Amino acid sequence: MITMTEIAKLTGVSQATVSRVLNGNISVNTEVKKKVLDCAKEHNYQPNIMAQSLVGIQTFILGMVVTDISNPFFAELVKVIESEAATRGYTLMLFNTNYDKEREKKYLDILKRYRADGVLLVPVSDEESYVEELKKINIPMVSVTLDLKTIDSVYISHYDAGAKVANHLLGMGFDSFIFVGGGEDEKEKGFINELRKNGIDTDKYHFTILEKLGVDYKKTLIKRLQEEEQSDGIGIFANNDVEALKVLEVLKELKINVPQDVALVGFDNTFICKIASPTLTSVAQPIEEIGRLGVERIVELIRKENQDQCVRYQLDTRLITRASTIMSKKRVS
Amino acid sequence: MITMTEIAKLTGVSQATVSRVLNGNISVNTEVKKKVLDCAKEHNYQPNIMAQSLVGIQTFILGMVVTDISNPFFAELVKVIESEAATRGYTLMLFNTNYDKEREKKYLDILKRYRADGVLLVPVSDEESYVEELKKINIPMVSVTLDLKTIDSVYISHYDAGAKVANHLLGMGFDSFIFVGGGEDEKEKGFINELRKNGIDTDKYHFTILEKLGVDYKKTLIKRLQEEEQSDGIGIFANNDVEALKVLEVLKELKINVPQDVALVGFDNTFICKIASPTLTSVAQPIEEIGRLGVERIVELIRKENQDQCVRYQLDTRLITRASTIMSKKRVS
DNA sequence: TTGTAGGCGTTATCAT
DNA sequence: ATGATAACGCCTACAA
Repeated sequence: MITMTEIAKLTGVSQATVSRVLNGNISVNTEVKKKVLDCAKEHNYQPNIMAQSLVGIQTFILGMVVTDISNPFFAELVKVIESEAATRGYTLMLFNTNYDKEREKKYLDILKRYRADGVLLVPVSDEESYVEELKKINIPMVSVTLDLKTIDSVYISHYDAGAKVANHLLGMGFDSFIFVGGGEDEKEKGFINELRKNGIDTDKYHFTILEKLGVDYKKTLIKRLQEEEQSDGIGIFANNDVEALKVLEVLKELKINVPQDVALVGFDNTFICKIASPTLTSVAQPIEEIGRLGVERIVELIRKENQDQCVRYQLDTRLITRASTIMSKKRVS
Repeated sequence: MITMTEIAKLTGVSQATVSRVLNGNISVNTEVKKKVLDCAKEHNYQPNIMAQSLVGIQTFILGMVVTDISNPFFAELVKVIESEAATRGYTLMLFNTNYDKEREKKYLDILKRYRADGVLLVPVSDEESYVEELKKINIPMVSVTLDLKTIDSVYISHYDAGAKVANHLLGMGFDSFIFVGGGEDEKEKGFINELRKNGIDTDKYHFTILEKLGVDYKKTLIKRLQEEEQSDGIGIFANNDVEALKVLEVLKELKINVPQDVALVGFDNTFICKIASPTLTSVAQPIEEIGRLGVERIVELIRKENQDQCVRYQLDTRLITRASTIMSKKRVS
């Protein structure tokens, strides 16, 4: 890998002049310019970004920290963000936290070591105390998909989305409900609250959270389904499409009719919703916009523009109804 | 971001001593050690990898260049590789080429600028002339999923896999075939050749490649299907699961029965195969092994171990048969 | 227009 | 055991 100093020697000028030519800044003799550029091209000179960054220039590294890249929603989001970042001259360092807070923090440290210009984060948690810890890391950061309140965020209201789902299921005549997901989730809160508002006794109706625990997951789900057999129909809301499809698999095994006996709603509206059978009702997030705004904002922060206040973009979701919740006329009437 | 020099000032020792303490190499006075470590911890010292790399140390950056991160197969592969890389202290720079050769080359240049220690590449093409260009880039590189012949590779034989698919479809009684995919593909070659070996006149039977062209794609497929209406059943082989599902969608629109009239085979055996209806027959790649061996090999190359010869791991594929090709008994008999 | 020199944060080699 | 000091590749005054 050729350096400026080497080009300088080869062309018989000073390293500073080479720098000037290659950065096209100040006026330089046309001949010298040509000579240097030719030499650089000939040896395929590539500036050492590590060295550049040492002298105070940016690193042009953007951290991209996601919870699970194998979830099609995040894969698509990363694709959008990579593209937006590349357009602006930034490069992505990708980290997969696997929903592990410790890994998330470790990765953030690594990004500091690389002096990353900024980080786009899909946080493992939005707990206040956790967010405080994140802020201490002190690196330009914008949260994508989740609202971190005190950190710049581009997100959708999971709470409202949960309420939308509740309303839809209620409208379709279901009177018993299950939420599938793990840990804290605003979706769940919005879902429950909306059910309550509509006179559903969420205690009596055994509102339940299933943890992602492999075998137990399935057992618990089956047990819950049996408990509700006497109801008018169960509405299941899963925290994302991938989870929803796992549930669907179990329902199929049990030969339960969807949506006649049990309705199912996913989240993210990934392409798998259209593939599933029955097709899956889901909540769509404006993925391109999240990606674009996320990158735009992190670049702003890096440039120290409008950084005095925490900017949070709340975007809209859309409930996409499909066969997994659309009851046959017979049943509804 | 505190530096060694600053810690040195705060603790009243030389920067060199701070370096020694923090790297835990040579013997240092216990008191001094404690003082320095405390100070470092207090200010959350993070070594500047950019500076380290300048002095000849590695960058610990691994390029991860993929064609399409939104394809669940690659998303899963990236997940495996990220995990393997992290275990070994490496960090991934992710690039999405979108099957664009120019972008691939541009990204490889960027990786050189960051002085990445090595690159894991899912190449856009395996043409000989293209591979020659890649070699000129002169950066430790291992190709994953594709055999680049003269570059270290961890791959499966797409040719053999194609043959497997042909045999399966022949065995199920299909006598007319379509391959769905774009550009050069060993899968296609293996598929055709095996058909020929079994007496199928691949010219007469209108063996066809459909390009990924959006609207035209669908039209062409429909036209091709109509041409084959008089056959005993058409076997369609798509170059990956995502493409296969697009085909399935078209087939459903046309109310064509799968697999009674048309059989469908995908590639990669991603989780969507089990979700599709009918479930999709596909070729499974040993994804964990590809990821693990890929990372192992690139690390070897970085350490200049066994780098005298080009190492190529060919791994096995398995044809996973599912409902999309398993004809009803009635028809087979 | 061009060259010299200092510094960015490390590591590593000398002395001391 | 510890402190200078010279790199590493680059940018940027400052001088000429």
